[in-house]
Amino acid sequence: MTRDYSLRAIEPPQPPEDRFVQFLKSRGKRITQQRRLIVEQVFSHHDHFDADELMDHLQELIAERKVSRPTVYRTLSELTEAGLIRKMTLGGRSVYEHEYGYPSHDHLHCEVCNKLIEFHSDEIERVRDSVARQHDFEVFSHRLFVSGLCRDCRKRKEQRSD
Amino acid sequence: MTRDYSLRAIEPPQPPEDRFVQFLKSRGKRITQQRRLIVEQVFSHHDHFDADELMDHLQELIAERKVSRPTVYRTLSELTEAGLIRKMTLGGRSVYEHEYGYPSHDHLHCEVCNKLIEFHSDEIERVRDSVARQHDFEVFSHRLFVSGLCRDCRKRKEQRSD
DNA sequence: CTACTTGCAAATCATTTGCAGATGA
DNA sequence: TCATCTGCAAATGATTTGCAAGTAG
Repeated sequence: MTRDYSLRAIEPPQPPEDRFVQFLKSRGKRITQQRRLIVEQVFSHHDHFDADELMDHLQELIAERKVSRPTVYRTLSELTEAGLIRKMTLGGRSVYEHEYGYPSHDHLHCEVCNKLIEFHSDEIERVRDSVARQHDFEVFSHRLFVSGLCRDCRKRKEQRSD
Repeated sequence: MTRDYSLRAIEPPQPPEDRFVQFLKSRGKRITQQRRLIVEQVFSHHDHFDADELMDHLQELIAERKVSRPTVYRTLSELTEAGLIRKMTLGGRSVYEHEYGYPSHDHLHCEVCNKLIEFHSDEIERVRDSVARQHDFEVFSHRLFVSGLCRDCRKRKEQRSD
């Protein structure tokens, strides 16, 4: 299987599938055919996805009754619990992205085409921690979403108004 | 009516109710009894709320059939469109806060008690704009959520483990 | 008047759950 | 073996919508 780790990816010490097996064992859960198929699909390429998109990729397996809708949801929860993926909410629906083997980052979200552009900023973490300290707040994590227009949609807009 | 504007509030040039009337007129919409009642309730105190909490406050009016559930939702959308309130998603449900007459800010969210602590940071905006510039991205707004433990919940946790 | 609004009941829609049969350890 | 899983169908729960009656301008 080819695995697409883009630019800023961290080479993980062990593949996500193994990590998941480890997680399942530690919880007395079983390594089933469907859990195997779902993790594999989820980590087959680095991208943001929602439950429906994932099911589109699994459509054949779903048609063959090898995997079902509830199991996809159940497994997404487990992957989230295991820290392999990260869940976020975008306009009412849940969107997931890889967390394991990928550095923490934030997003620029294009309101027109819905593209998500990732970026990382140490400075934001610094400011975040300093604010938290002022409030006696213990930080677990943060999420920064910047809404606006991506380069392409901006160009398209400018052309129209010229 | 007493209006609770806390510490960092900006005294708005005109009350939110008037702003709303202006907005409605500009759209050829009508100033109805229920829209009046809802804005008034929404701006009666500065706090984060969801549709259900708002309806709890309106329970008498709802019981008397002066306002209904769909109208509450419809009016929340209008208030959001009017820029008077801001909608965010917190664990699947929509949560609202005042936007008009209040400076832009971000949140520390306590995962235990769900408290939202507001803060403002120019520095974050600076970093945000600089990142956006690097990506040729036009910023409309941003949302920063810091998850963790608030002071009180932290103390409670420490006591338990002592 | 009459177009915009409302309340009601019913519809949506993503996600979750109960349960009987299937399966991994 | 037998507790954990799965697929199915049905439930959920917040939010939305169609429609006939109500009301603002």
